[in-house]
Amino acid sequence: MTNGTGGKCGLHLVNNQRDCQSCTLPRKCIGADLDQSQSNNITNIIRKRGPFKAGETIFKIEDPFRSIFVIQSGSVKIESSLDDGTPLIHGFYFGSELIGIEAVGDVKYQCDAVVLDTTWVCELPFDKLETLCSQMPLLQHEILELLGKRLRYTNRTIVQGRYLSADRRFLLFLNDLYQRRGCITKDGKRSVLLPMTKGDIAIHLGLRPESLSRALAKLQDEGVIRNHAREIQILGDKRTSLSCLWV
Amino acid sequence: MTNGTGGKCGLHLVNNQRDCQSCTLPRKCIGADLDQSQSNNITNIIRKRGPFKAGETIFKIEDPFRSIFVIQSGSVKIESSLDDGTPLIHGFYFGSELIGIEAVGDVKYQCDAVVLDTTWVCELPFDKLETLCSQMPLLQHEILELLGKRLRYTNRTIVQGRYLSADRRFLLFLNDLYQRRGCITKDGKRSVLLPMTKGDIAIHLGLRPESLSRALAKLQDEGVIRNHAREIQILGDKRTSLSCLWV
DNA sequence: CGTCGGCTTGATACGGCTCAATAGGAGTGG
DNA sequence: CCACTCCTATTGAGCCGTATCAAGCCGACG
Repeated sequence: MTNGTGGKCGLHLVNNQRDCQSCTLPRKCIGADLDQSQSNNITNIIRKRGPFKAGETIFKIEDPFRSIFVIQSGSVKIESSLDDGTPLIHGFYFGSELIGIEAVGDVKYQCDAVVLDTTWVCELPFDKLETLCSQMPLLQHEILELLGKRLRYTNRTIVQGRYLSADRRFLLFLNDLYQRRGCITKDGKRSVLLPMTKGDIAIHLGLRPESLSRALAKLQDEGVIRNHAREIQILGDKRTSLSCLWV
Repeated sequence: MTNGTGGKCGLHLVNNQRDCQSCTLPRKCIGADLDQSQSNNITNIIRKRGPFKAGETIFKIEDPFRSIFVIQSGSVKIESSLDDGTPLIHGFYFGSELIGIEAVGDVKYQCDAVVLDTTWVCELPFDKLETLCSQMPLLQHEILELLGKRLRYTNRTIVQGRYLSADRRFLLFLNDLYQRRGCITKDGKRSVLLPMTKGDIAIHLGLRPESLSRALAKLQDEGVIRNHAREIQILGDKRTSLSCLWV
């Protein structure tokens, strides 16, 4: 709740071509199923905020929970820490994705939302959203669906990762990332640009940076990926490298 | 959806004395804040099912998602498996707790709900519950709260556990279990009766049964717990053994 | 009685952690 | 422009904890 200029914005900004079926997180924005007048009701309660710059927070631990946010552009990491100070990174979120819903039903946020790139968000005051939900069953259904999906997403990624070795754990992460923000380079290589540091990835995967670095080196040796500074290319055919993880 | 005889039941069956504040899972049943007529609306859509016996399933992977369930008595483990067959146990749930909400917003369940004890549940058809939510903002709020809480609970337990050694990971689990179904023995010892096997606990904690067994032996040697067959006693004072984990 | 599943114990191997050193890049200031 | 610092990333050597493989114990149950 630090930054932000006033203003209104539509919620359907990020309208990419990828199909939503295969995505592990909702790409579709809130309210896509609603008609025009209902959609206007939502537009009336939201407020665009930004730009947040790298390192700034959209919300912080102990801030009172009042809103959820749809990221319009940029990228955000959700982090907290254990009692002993061990940092935890719960996830990374990008354009069209939702942050803050982990706090639904609580009085305060339990995580920091730290911006990685210059980021714009739309703020949705949750009490007003709840009121709208009462009036619009479709919207209510959508919010319940979003919460359920997030529940499954965190469950799957975290639980599953626990049983994998460092390199396969990274591949699982990379696959998810590729589906959410992967692109094809001019020469036809599947590629992911990393907005976060490798150290952040390591923390998120429950590894030491050294271990992740070694895993990356190993995967590159095996010809599965190409490990540039902030870009990972996915080599090898799907069958051998990633499809085993495409649940 | 295997078993079950018809019938109606109230939702407020399990009414224990413990305060709900400190609990990591909702002990309060659905509808506690509602007045009598509203409460009746819920009573009209629920159906008591049981008894399920050990090994039976309340719902199975790929079953169409239609209902969530409040456990009235007994205990249930929620499990699935990875592609390679590695078993996963997402959690254990007991009287007054809710299962099936991980599937909200999906067309089918992704887990099996396997009964450990003889178990009775109340089935809540979710479409009807959603309709009621549209009419009763308090109920809608409660459901959203439950989903949010479950999201935080799974996040906390799993993420946190990842950074702990086998013995501390077990202590975290034991602490949670004690808060949810612990009791004090006649001679004043804090105690937890385990409805699940140690093997199940190991899987849930992401350990091998051998490793868990060694961790238990170690904790008993240190005087932190007493490890009986199906009963764990918590020795030592809170400060040294568990309070460090009481987040 | 014998069998089987749950649980425990032992010996060994391996993967990731720890500590330590080095290299590269971005940003800063002279 | 270079010198300097800070941060990120990598690599090496050794250690520790958990997995693995194997065997034995115990209680439940036919």
